[in-house]
Order: sequence, then C-alpha cells, then structure tokens
Amino acid sequence: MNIPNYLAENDIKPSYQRIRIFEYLYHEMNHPTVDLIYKTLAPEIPTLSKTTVYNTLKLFVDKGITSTVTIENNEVRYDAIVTHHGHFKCNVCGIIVDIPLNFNQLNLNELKDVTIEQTQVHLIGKCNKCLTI
Amino acid sequence: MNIPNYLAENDIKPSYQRIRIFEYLYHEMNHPTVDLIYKTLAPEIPTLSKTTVYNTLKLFVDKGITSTVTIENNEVRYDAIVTHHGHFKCNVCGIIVDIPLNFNQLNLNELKDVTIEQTQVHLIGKCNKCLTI
DNA sequence: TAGTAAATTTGTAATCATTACAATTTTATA
DNA sequence: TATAAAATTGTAATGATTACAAATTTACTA
Ligand SMILES: [Mn+2]
Ligand SMILES: [Mn+2]
Ligand SMILES: [Zn+2]
Ligand SMILES: [Zn+2]
Repeated sequence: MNIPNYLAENDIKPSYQRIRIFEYLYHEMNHPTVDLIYKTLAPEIPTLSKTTVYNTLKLFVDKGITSTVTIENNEVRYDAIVTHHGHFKCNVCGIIVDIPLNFNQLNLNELKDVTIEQTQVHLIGKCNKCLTI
Repeated sequence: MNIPNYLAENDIKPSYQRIRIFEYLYHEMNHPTVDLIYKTLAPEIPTLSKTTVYNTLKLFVDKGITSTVTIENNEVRYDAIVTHHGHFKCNVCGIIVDIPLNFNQLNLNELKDVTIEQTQVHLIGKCNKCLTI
C-alpha cells in the first residue's frame, strides 16, 4: 500500500498531514477518535492543528476511504476499512475489534420497499483478556 | 399498561414528570431525542426542566425500562422497548423504525471467549415513502 | 525565477449536547 | 406540624464538533 498513491487515486492531494493521518489509521487499525489521532501525531508534527485532523477525516469520509464508527455517543471513531464489517467493543478496556459479518444472515423481510445504504452491527461486552483478569 | 404501576414495579417512584415522560416514550414509539421530549412536553408541563428529562431518562436506563439508540453522533435517542431488536433509519425523513431480528442469524464464531451484553444493529437508507416521492 | 491565485493548514471563537451542582420545591415520615 | 429525604429546577461548566478568517504552502503563469 503506497499511501500517497492511494490518496491520489481517490482524488485527494497527498499533503504531508493527510499522509500521516491516513498512515496512522491504516497501520494502527485501532478505530481511533480524533483526539487520539491528534495526541499521537502532534508530538511528531508540532504544527498540527486539531482542526486539520477533523477536516482531513471529513475529507477521507467524503471520498470514501474512511468510515465512521459510532457505538456510543460523544465519541466518533474512524476506520480505514470501508467494506462491510461489524465491531465488538469491550466495555472494560474499550478495545474495538473488527468482526467479519455475513449480512445475508440478517433476515430482513420486514424491510422490503426500502433501500439500505449502510449497515452497522455493534456488539458490546467483555473481551477475553478482561474476562480472565 | 398502567404506567405508574410499571414504574413502581421497576423501583422508580412514579412522579408526575416521570409518568409523563415514560408515557410519551411508550405511546409515541418514535425514538425521540431529549430535545424532542422536552419540546413536546414543556407546553403541557410549564415548569419542566430539560435537566429533569435527562435525569429521568438516565434513571429509566439504569432501571432497565428504557434503552438508548445511537445511530449517529450528536443525537442519543430513547426507546421504551428494551428487548433485542434492530433499527432502520431513513436518511431523508429521519424516521427510525424497529426491526425484529433473530440474532442467532449472526454468525459470530470469531467471537468465542467474549461475553456479549448488548447488540446494536442499525440499517440506514431510504424509506419507501421517501423513495416514491 | 518572481508573482499571483488556489489550496491547505492553523488558531480562535461559536455551537450544541450533555453533565455538574447548588438551590428550591415536593414528598414522606415522625 | 416539624424535619428529613427525594425530586425538580436553573445555571454554569464541560467537551466534542463546526465555523470562520488569517497564515502558510503549493501550483501555475508570465
Ligand atoms: Mn473496523
Ligand atoms: Mn426501537
Ligand atoms: Zn477488554
Ligand atoms: Zn424517509
């Protein structure tokens, strides 16, 4: 994955900030909040503004290379994976992990006559690590 | 459904405000925001405070007679139905409708060794009414 | 290469939902 | 009725997000 190329292919000029932010999303795969991205990158990019993080993520979402995950209010999280998948969140340590999902398994006969553009499946509980402590 | 009794059975003293707020949730079934509940009831309960709406909904959630629905950030919605079900939201008119779901249909072999306490399934798209306009 | 326009980044102020908290009012109890 | 406990209220504080204008960087042209 060449990130500057990937951004350019998706109609995004690969500025330094954009490259670093997407690089973080793509390599960490940790569903970070804006604040975590900012706090992580700010020491390495001293001029970085939190507004740039917001602007950049909005751009990524608009261009379709980033998705948002809203499990609980007051924290939007971002994800470099944009294909359909679900999420499990541990309510002890807060980790969010991806879940492959077969959406055909959802029996949605109730929903004829509607178009479905987005599907969010969020499971919340305790992860193995937190259960065995 | 006798709402004062239902509140009392769930260890909630049935004050006038609590009765009116639960009555609204239960009869409208419209997954309202705090603001909608407040704006609807305030004309009929002139002394009502928005803080009371927040406090009351928090109490209902703690006591297990109300659930929250967070599909998009910056709007928590409330639901008098606490049994497992999913939601469809129309991104044109904003209506949120319940979807019966068989959660066994989700193939979650990836998730052994975790406990699942809560499941959220949110579908977003266009409802029939908005498609045919 | 210098000059200019466009795009991007930045910092600050504004907004909006929610929470904190103390004062007031209502309810329960002696 | 007097007193304590519970519930409600209004205001201030918080925190995430957005608006916006200034500053900086980049792209393009003469
Ligand atoms: Mn993910
Ligand atoms: Mn519902
Ligand atoms: Zn955990
Ligand atoms: Zn609609």
